[in-house]
Order: sequence, then structure tokens, then C-alpha cells
Amino acid sequence: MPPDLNLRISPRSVQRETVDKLRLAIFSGMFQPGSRLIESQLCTQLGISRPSLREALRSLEAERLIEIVPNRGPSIPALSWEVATAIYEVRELLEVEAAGRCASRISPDQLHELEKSLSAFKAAASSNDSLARVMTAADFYSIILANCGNPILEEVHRGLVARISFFRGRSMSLEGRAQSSLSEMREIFESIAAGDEKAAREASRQHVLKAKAAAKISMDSKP
Amino acid sequence: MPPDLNLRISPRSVQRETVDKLRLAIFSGMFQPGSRLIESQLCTQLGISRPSLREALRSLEAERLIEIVPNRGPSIPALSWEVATAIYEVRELLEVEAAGRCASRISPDQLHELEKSLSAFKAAASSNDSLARVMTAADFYSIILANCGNPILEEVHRGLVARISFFRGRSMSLEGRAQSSLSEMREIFESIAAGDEKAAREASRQHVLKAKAAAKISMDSKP
DNA sequence: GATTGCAAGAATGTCAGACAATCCGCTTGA
DNA sequence: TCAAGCGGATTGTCTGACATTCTTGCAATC
Repeated sequence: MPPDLNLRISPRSVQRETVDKLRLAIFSGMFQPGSRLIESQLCTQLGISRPSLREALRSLEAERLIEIVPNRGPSIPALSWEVATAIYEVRELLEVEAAGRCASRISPDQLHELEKSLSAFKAAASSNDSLARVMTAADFYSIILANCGNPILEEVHRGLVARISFFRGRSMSLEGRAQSSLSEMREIFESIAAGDEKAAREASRQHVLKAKAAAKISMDSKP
Repeated sequence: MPPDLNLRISPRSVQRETVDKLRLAIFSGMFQPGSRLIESQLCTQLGISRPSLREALRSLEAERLIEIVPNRGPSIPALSWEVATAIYEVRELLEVEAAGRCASRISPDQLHELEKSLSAFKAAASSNDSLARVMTAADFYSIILANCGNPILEEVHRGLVARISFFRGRSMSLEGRAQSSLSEMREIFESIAAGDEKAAREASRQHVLKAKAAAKISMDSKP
């Protein structure tokens, strides 16, 4: 029996669809950081009413994907390098822990999935689609986080990674970053496959540190 | 010049007031876990309109303080022990890190604040007001998290602690728990005051582990 | 020329009311 | 006893409205 067989079908509400659509739009960089979102425009673009949109915006605000200043409305937050650093640090904390746990508890089945996602990232790394690179890399982490045995770790991590999607997109288009990222991720995979918890932790730490460094470079190059 | 002098006055919107009020209501255990929240009731109780309320509910949903099932509406989630365990584990991860950082960077001024909050908890521990115990203990952590140098660590921690307020309230009314909690917290304080990073980490870890154990006991005793 | 002040327009915050879709509990019938 | 069905309760969503606040362009002033 599949362990996560979920019988419950969840009806899609307009609110949820809207949140998903907007989240994706933010990830793919459709809005400039700092730019404002105009309710009436979004309403017509999405084909929904203002109350529904506003509910969706409140959800995104709580996820910190947008900011809502009273009487000024929603906007895409301009992530300072200071905050980005803080996010990378917490991400390191979580991801290292998850990789370590994962090494000693992942199932062969999921390990295979992890390998497949690594291949997917390898393919994306050779392409020119930087959004695909970010997405496939995110899949790789997702599998690790999903198999660390702690759903909260996974949830918090997802929320944080979402907030730095802007930086990740830019650093992934950096010359050579995708390739070195690939080898770091392979290192993580190998360690997990070998069940070596300590090595997995260390490989994971190195990966996040280098991702942070790459993000900083990409930020300094394009102010 | 005070470092956090913020010129921006922030107008309070109905939405924000509502979120704060509801959050506080949830913390203080006004709603039973699993119980449903009726929009129309809340509207009249809070004296606001349904759209405003629904926006507030979406915020709380994103914070995971309530659940909203499509076509069934909002309810207080019944936190399983499994999820609570996961939260305590991540809390340990964050709090240990924060205490360690705090030990080597807190200012004398903030250290004094920490001492005051410890006294406040001591007073609450001797009283019968278990809500006061939870609140003063939360203040103590807040100061540590606010001085760890990483605002994201603080933010994530606050979100997680909020979700286990139910357990914390119950375990704090446990015979003797407040007193042992006090001595654990004093241990943390002493380590930070001494600038001993390693000891602060260890004391912090012990505290979270014991808090988790107490929560489990309180859960088993009253199903 | 730079700054201030002001007025028109745009955008948000909030509300009231409406209606269909869905869920829940109760009655009814087998 | 159990299934079917019905009615009230509740939610999901929309339309429309209006006061408040922000923005912007322009004129007036120093």
C-alpha cells in the first residue's frame, strides 16, 4: 500500500488557485522587486473579484512573499542582502539537519527519486533555462526534506527557499555556477546513498555556503 | 541614537487588529482544538464585516494557527503529538543556535532585559496563572532570539512556538514543571551572561528537551 | 531653481447585500 | 437498523458602493 495514499480530494477554491498562480508568478520573476501590485489590475488579469484577490494577497503576505503596507497596498519586497544572509544561514541549519537525517532513513525507492531529480538538474544545468535550473534544484532539496522524517523542517524550509527565489534565479545564471552546483549536489547524493550521515551534513553545509557566496556575487555584479 | 528608531508610523487596519485579537484568543485557549469557527459569529463578536474577517482568517491560516477546509470553513487544528514532536525538534535546532549566538554577542543592556524577564517568569512560576507563565517564558525566549543576530531565526521561531501554545499552556500547569523550567532558564541565562557559547547551547538543548517531555506527559494525562 | 502647497485622480480599506454551492443533522420511509 | 431525502446553516464568491489615503502634476512662492 502506498504510504501517502490520500483519499481526500481537495476542492480547489478560487482563493487557492489565485495564491498558487501568484506564487508561481513571483517565483518566475514576473514582478520586479519593490514594484507595487495594483489590485484592480490583478483582478482583471486573473479574472476574479477584489475580495477573492485580497484574501489571496493576505495569504502571500503571511508567507512573506509580498508586503502589504496599510493604505499603500501590496508590493514585492526588495530583499536586502542582510535579510538574504539571514535566510541562507537558517537554510543551512535546516538543510544540514535534513540531509543528515535523510542519510540514515531514506528508502531505496526515494533514493531512486533523488537520483532522478539529480539527473533532471544535470539536464537543466546544461540548458539555458535558468528557471528550470532553479526548479529542478528545488525538487532535489524537496525530496531530501520530505525524507528527513520531520514535516515541519520541510515546511519551514520551503517557506524560506521561496523567499530567496529571486537570488537563486540570478545566481543560477552565473557562469559556471550550475556546474559546480551540480557537483556539490552529487556529493550530497553520494553521501546519502552511502548512508553516511556525517558526510551528508558536511556536503550539505558546503553546498549552502557556496550557494550563498554565488548569490552575493550575482548581487554585487548587478546592483 | 536609538538603533531601532522607526520613523514610520504604522496605521492599524481592521484586518491587522483582527489578526492580533484572534491570535491572542487562540493563545489563551479560548477555542477548543478541533472546534470550528463560524464566520458570522466572529463578525458580530468582533464587530467587523465578513470580507475583513475572511482576510484575517487567511492570514492566520498561512501562519498555521487555524485550518481552512474548503466548504467547511475555519477551525482550530487538533495538533497531533507527531506534529508537536516535529515542532519541538525544529524549535530545539533554532533555539540552541540562537542561544549560542546570543552568548557571544548580546549587549549588557539586553542582558539586563533578559534578567528582568527571568525575574518576571520567576514571579509567574509562583503564581497560579498558567497563561502568565507561558507569556513570561515566551518573553524570555524572545529576548534571546531577538539578540541572536538573525531576524529570520527569530521570525521562524516565533511562528513555531505560537503553534504549540496549546501544549505549553497545559504543561506549564503541570505540578513542578514551572519550577524546573525556571532553573533550566536560569542555567541558560547564566551561560549567556558568562559568554559561554557552548554551555548556552547545551543548557538550551536541555530546556527544550525537558519542555517536550513535559508536554508529552501533560498530553498523556489528559487525552 | 528649488521648495511648498494644493487639487484632481487613482488606489486602498471597509462595508452591505446577494446568491449559488455545499455541508450537516434530522426526519421519513423501507 | 439503515438509507434516502429534505431544510437550515454555512461557506465561496461576486457586485457595488463610499470614505480615506496616497500619488502626481501643476501652480505659487521664496
